Amino acid sequence: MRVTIYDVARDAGVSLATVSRVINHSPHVKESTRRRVQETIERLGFQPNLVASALTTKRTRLMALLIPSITNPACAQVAWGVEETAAEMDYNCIICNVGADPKRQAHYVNILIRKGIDGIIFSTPSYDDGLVLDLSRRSYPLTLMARDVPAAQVNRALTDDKAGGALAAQHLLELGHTSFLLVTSKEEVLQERARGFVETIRAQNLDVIPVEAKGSDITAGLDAGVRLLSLANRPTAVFATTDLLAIGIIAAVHCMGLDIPRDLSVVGYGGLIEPEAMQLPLTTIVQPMRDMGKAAAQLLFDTLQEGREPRQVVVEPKLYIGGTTGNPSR
Amino acid sequence: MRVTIYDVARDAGVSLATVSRVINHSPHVKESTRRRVQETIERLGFQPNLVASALTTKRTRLMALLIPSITNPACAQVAWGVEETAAEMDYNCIICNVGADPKRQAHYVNILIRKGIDGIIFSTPSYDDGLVLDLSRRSYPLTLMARDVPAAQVNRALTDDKAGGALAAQHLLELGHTSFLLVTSKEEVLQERARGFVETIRAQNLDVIPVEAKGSDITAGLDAGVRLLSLANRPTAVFATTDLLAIGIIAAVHCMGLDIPRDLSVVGYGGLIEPEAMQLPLTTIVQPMRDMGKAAAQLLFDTLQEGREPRQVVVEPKLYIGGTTGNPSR
DNA sequence: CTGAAAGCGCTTACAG
DNA sequence: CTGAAAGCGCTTACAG
Repeated sequence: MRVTIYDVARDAGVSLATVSRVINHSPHVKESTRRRVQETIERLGFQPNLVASALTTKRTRLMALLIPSITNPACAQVAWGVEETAAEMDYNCIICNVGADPKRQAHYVNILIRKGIDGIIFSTPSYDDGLVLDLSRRSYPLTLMARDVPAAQVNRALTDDKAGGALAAQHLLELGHTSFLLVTSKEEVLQERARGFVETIRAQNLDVIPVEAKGSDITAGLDAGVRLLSLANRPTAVFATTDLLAIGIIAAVHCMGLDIPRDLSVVGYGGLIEPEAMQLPLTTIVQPMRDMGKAAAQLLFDTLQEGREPRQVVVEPKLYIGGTTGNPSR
Repeated sequence: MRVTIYDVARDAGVSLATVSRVINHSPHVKESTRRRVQETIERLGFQPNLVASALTTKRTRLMALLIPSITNPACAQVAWGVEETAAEMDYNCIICNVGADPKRQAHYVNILIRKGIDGIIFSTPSYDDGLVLDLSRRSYPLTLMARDVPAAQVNRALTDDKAGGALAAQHLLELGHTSFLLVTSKEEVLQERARGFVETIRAQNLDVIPVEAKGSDITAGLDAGVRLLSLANRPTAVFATTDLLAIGIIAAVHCMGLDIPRDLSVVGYGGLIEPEAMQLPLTTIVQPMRDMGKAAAQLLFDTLQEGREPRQVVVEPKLYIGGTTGNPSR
């Protein structure tokens, strides 16, 4: 049988309340009493049962992270940051692979609440707005990532995709490029990256040729690369709104015997592909997903701890200069 | 205020015990009573508080997975399998990135136990045997992966590394190879893979030239590849005990203008590198890490559910034939 | 500074 | 088949 607070109280000759105060570092305990109780706790090897304390305090010190799949490297980075920050606060992190199905999300959320999980971080691109709004109305602590639900009173950890696009533009401008291609698909976040890029280029009175990709993976990139090569007035620089698009473009361009970065500079977006995994490390806009996770967990913790108003944190992207960009050769 | 079992009992005109029986699908409830209670539960939107029930049943329906880091793709696969199986059983999965520090492991374990986590899966190469033995003695439900503690009474989900090495040998033998190189470092699992390979080759009265790598990453592979090229009697086939070693060897061989698989067949081990990520997909022995995770969770669940004796499951590796192996050209 | 008592929301023998 | 009561192991006003 495990030793309980009751055993400690009896052994130390004090009441349950006093032992509880010592455990919880209440300042209202005489120093000599504290020492005596502390000594008994150690001697008996008492470990407070947090399930019992959760029943009264309504705090399990557990948070959950909803992601499409932990095998997605971006999700893994987020999970790393969340778990890391949670652990610092004596929290533990429950991972839920919810896929893309809103029903699965709702099912998970329901069980998490019944298990007394203190708060949830949503990092799924396709959650059910109604679910989030409902939780927000019942003032259940939440942090949203990856997508927003404007009407909800929740914490938010957001990326600045527009700033990322602008970073890509600045880098290429600084290298001296004057003709640009933009490859992106229609997804909203990607459009935001594109907007930041285009605005920055236009501010210099330069122009951007847009190419719409039919997706955001390597295949779509290959296709875009082929189209790029057929352009009459081939630009010297291209910004792809995802790394996979960029990789596809590079592969297509290589096939046609062009050299990167001599004939074409390429900037991607993401930063989750290890530079060592590529022959030529990709210049890209790095999304600090781990930092996002950390911020998300911190926001949730603050809400839990101080019950403070939901806040919003914007995590800035960074430029990583690999080997796929250089000065234009013409 | 949330609705409790008490509200349901009063509204339905029955006792707490009866409501509890209905929730827990006890067969000893009159059908008409069950229906009435069920109707009340739905009308009031009652959701049982599992923290309260955990306090009496000693079951939180939470399990934990200890891994070095979730950003390691092998760990992510394991976590995927564990979480997937856990979810099927109405369990949730707590992820703990314990790194390589046994102290961190002990700290996590301590807090997990206090939080009432039902069982733990150890998937870390460097855990503290003493900790595992201690938990095992206190008959705390455990599943071990990645490494064994022979004396412990625990579940085990193991890989058959020797069989994997044998698979590699069989594949190369079937292709007609007669001269072999083995590249491995000294780590115990890798030695096991090597043993399976060598024994299978020797059973055919053929011989293997061993090359010791100073590590198991790409750099070590590059180095081994260079040494391979300097051999007087160059073999036609190489088995590397990790995929990264194999990739390094391939890169080195490519540099020297040799063609793979014409001049050299290469088999790796792991299977976590996406075939699409490589110019030439690597032939490799696939460790089904997700299946390992599933098995580990299932074993833990069985212990939890039926209190049955610890068991052991061996997950078999599989051969994946990519483009780096072929018939020998001489 | 300390203790007695009630309470958190369930489950579980036990009795009927 | 059903209910009254005790109990799981803590915390928290309240009183002193």
